[in-house]
Amino acid sequence: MLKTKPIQDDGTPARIAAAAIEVFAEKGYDGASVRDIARRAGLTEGAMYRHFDGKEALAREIFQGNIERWSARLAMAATQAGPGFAPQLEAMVRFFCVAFDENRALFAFLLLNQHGPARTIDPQRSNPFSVLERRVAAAMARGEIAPGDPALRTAAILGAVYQPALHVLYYRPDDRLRDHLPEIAAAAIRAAGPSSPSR
Amino acid sequence: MLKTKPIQDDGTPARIAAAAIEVFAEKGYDGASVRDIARRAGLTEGAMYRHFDGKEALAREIFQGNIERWSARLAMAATQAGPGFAPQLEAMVRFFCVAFDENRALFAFLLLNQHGPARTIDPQRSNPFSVLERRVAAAMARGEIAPGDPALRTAAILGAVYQPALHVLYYRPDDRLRDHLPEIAAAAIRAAGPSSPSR
Amino acid sequence: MLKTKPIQDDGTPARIAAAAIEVFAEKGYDGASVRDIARRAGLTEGAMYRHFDGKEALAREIFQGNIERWSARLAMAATQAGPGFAPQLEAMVRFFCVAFDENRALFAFLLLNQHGPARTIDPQRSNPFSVLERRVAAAMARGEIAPGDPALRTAAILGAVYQPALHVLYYRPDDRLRDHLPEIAAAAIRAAGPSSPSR
Amino acid sequence: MLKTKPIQDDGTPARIAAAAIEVFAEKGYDGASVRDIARRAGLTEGAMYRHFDGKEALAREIFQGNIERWSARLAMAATQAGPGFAPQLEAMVRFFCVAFDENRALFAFLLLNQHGPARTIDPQRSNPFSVLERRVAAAMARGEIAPGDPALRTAAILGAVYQPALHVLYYRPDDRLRDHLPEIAAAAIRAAGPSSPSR
DNA sequence: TATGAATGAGCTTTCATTCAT
DNA sequence: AATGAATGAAAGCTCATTCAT
Repeated sequence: MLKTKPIQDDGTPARIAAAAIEVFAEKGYDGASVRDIARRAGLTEGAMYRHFDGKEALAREIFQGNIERWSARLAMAATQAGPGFAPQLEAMVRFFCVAFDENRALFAFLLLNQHGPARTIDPQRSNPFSVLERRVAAAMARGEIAPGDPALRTAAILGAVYQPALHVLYYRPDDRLRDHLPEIAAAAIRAAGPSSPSR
Repeated sequence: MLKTKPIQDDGTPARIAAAAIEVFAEKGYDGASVRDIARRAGLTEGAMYRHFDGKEALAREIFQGNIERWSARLAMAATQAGPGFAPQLEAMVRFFCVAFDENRALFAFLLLNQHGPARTIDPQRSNPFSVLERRVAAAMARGEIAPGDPALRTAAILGAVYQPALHVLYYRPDDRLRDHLPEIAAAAIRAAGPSSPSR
Repeated sequence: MLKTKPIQDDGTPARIAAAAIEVFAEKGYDGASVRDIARRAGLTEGAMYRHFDGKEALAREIFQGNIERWSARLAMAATQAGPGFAPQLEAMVRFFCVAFDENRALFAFLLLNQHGPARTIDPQRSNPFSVLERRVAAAMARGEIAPGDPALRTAAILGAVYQPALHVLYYRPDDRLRDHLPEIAAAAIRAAGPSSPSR
Repeated sequence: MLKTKPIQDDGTPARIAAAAIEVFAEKGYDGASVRDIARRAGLTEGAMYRHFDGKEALAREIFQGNIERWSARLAMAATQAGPGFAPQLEAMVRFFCVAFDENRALFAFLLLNQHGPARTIDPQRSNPFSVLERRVAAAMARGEIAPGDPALRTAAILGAVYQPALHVLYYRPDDRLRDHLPEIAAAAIRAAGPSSPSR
């Protein structure tokens, strides 16, 4: 087994990133202050600037890196699920649930935040929407799902996942999202519009 | 001599509310400054405080009033659609599209904002989620839609509407949401899980 | 009996003055806002400016008029008490008690306030200090009281009255100051330093 | 190499405190702005908030600490003066004069201010009034001074000190209060009402 | 006279950022 | 690397005052 240089999870930068994700998730980009983040990371405001170029750069960096990582994992989950769209989508929903349970603050920061880095990031680069959209478009072309607007269909499917996640985040804070996978996956797959209704 | 007091909505408070909705929608609660709102409303910061008790109260007031109004309209749309769940849901989605096209800033402020008044408002009071949830639960009880967790199902359905709306808001700013009603309504109804697939 | 034009106590200016005295007494000149005063007077801020030229002028006017009125009454009380200093002082203390019980807010505003009009008013004009000082100096010259610095002696005497008044104002709000006249008058007279100790 | 940490009182907090005392004394609590204080302390408004929690907390802190220090010194002065009330009081008046000459702004802030922290401070805790009152009550009980209301007697005595101090503060700014000690002490002692008049 | 909206300056406080140590 | 003091701008809000009605 290959032993790659481990992505260290315990250095100061990682602590800052973890703290920032939590605070950004809780209060939003604008509601989070550098002081909040520094406190949660256990250092002073001034020390932050040794590690990052400022609040905006910090948020962008964290967003960028993680959205790419998640996009890659999402794509891999779909690929490993085989050729059919339904199992691919099911695998992707499973990934979202696992990712949520791993780090719900990161989930909220990456996927549920309206204002903040999500709005200034290059939408061309790989992100969960584009990962799913490609497969939706392909499935539509193959006639596996009902024809329509691929981007809107993608949005509907993601909404059927994100909104339940948001519900769990705020109203069932002790639940794992994974426990609701069947409900969520079923809704997402139905929203996709499979031509032969799940047999 | 009769001095008619015109029932017009362009008094200062209404202008402030309209400006606030726009700025809150664009920048989020924390990103919006009172100065921003005042400028857009065409008056000075100080003048704002004659009409509202402060930024938080302003946001809450606008949120509360409009969410109730929209909830009432949403409920009425469902009621007028008749007894079956599918037509009810279709009418509700139609309402969301109309409401979006009427005032997309308000739509964003009320339904797409994470941080801000939405999080401090009494969740017991009438809101779009509860309006839909009641009907979802009833339809489940009647066997009209697949059994499951009513709240999560409701969230999934709303997500299948909100997320496409968000997509249109940011990526197709010139589209009316109403033009995508068929796509969105179909996805929402499918997400609900009708027992006899809409033939 | 002569019927002079009565000093109306119920017009709007009088209501404003009464309100201003109360608020100035409670919060001090700087702590009192025009809005506070207007509210207590039962009108709006704008209306105030029909009757007075502004906050500072209002305070000065009220201060000036009342300090003169009180000084005159104080002087008259002393004069009517006869030639000896002790009975004069006793009468003056009695006046202070009566005046306090009549309107303790006015007492506080005129005599106990540090910052506000007291500091910008012409100290040459008649005021309780000068009224008393004149009699203290005369009594010293006549050998009725111990020799010393007339101004400081006057200050000491007034302090022996004002400080108990302050104590009653804050810590015994239900007492009349008049009920403590014997205690206060005795202390004031002793502070004056009568050559033949109160027989 | 020994780096002595000098016990000096000219660090930033002390400079802020000194500036605040001066400004509070001159303008009163409400008339003093944080900007005034910051300017006099030689820094910007924002920097103040690293050292204190806000205007009110700053005033309270300064008030609390100094009133306790002065109360302790006052009590010690009385104690060291021996058993009789008259010498005790004389020592206390001497303390007031010395304290005034040391820092007349502090004297004004602590003892002559009506509005500000003095009114929100716990009156149970040690303060000059209570320090003196205890000794007045004891002297009354021993028959050393005329019977009466201890609190009002205390107020009268303090008034016979504070009011002359106020006079010097405003009208004889170049005098030391100590130079008037004989006059003030004599008046205070007489105000106390010694049974055997100081012969 | 009185109202209530409006202004512009000022208030207390927090922010992101810098810098000497 | 980290601290903590400092800055300057901006935040939310209140102030005394003016003015059209």
